[in-house]
Amino acid sequence: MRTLRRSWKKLEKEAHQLAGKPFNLNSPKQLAELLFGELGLPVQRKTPTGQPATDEEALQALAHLHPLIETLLRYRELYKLRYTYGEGLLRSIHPKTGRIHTVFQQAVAATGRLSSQNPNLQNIPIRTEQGKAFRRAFVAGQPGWVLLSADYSQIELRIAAALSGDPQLLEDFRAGRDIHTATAQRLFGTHDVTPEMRRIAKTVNFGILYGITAHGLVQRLGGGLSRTEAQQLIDQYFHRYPGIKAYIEKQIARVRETGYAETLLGRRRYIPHIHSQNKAQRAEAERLAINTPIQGTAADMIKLAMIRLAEKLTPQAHLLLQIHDELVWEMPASVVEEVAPLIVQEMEGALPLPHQVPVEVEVKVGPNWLDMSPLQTQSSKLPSKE
DNA sequence: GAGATCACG
DNA sequence: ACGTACGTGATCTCG
Repeated sequence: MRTLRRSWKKLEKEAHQLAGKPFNLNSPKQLAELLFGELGLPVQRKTPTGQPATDEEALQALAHLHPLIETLLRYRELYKLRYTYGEGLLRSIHPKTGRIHTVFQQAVAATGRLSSQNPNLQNIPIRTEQGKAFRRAFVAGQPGWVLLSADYSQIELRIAAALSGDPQLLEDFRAGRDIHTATAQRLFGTHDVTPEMRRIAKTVNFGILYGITAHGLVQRLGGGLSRTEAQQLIDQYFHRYPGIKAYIEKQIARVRETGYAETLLGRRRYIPHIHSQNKAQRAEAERLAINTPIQGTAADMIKLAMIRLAEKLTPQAHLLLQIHDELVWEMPASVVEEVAPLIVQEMEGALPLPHQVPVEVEVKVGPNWLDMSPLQTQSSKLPSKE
């Protein structure tokens, strides 16, 4: 936090010097005038209101044109950490308990997920080095206690396999294969998968869950891939996973007929725009038709597990957080050995998936939410990658 | 209070 | 040609 306070100011000063004058780095409007007006840099993209975009993606594309850009990106990262997480979380410490208490909303997210607010504890940083420091600040509440985190591995892709019944995907999960490597092998027609090929396959796999488009794939894979090549990857994917292709088409057709998408347990989301005259709106509705059953079934599953575990783990352990596919408890270190297998069993068995798709849960234990070590449990003797 | 941005799954 | 991946919440600026 001390470091954040210092380096953030330093970056602001540096940016003003590089710009040749002071300006408000937090104002996208002032920034756009500077970058695209005075400095004459090329506009990458417009926001929905027609203003030139200055988000990270747009700035990255300009990084080689002006040294100000990199400073700006570093400033943004630190500013976010300082104000949203540093100052924000400190403000949220309860004066009586000394802890941070969030509110979980159960009727906000259209897919059936929970959401967390005041403060949001479902979006604590983890991706960057400085961000990770904030996770380290989340610790068990009393001496001798530890945090235990259990997360579903690849749960949405497993649900996609189960709902679609795609033979290839089913076989991959049953065989315990690294799913992104297996996809890469099929997309590129080789057994020797490079890290780059795996990265692309991983992005395609995620894209499938969301209703992929060629343009969207190009955007997320960055340069080096043309729109045509992206389309070829998508075509190849559907060629090799025909069950997924059929599932998507069937899902869209069903929503057209019934007006809603539903999860494995029958939770409904009405999607009226499926009949929209507007092409973009209709395409958006079709993506919802694809994604909602998958994301929503995962939400159903973890909620069932939470209910069953509430009975079994009270009062030995306290459930602290749910982060969509992860549950975090605090408990005495002495009960971990006894409780962990129970957690794995209840989470894995909470909602049996069609086609006997295996569900895997990984358990980690540690003194804080960052430094956690895997725990060997019965059903995870063979740790499979992701 | 809307828009832009960015943190997470 | 079009607009462009699903779900959230917090923070800042600006009219």
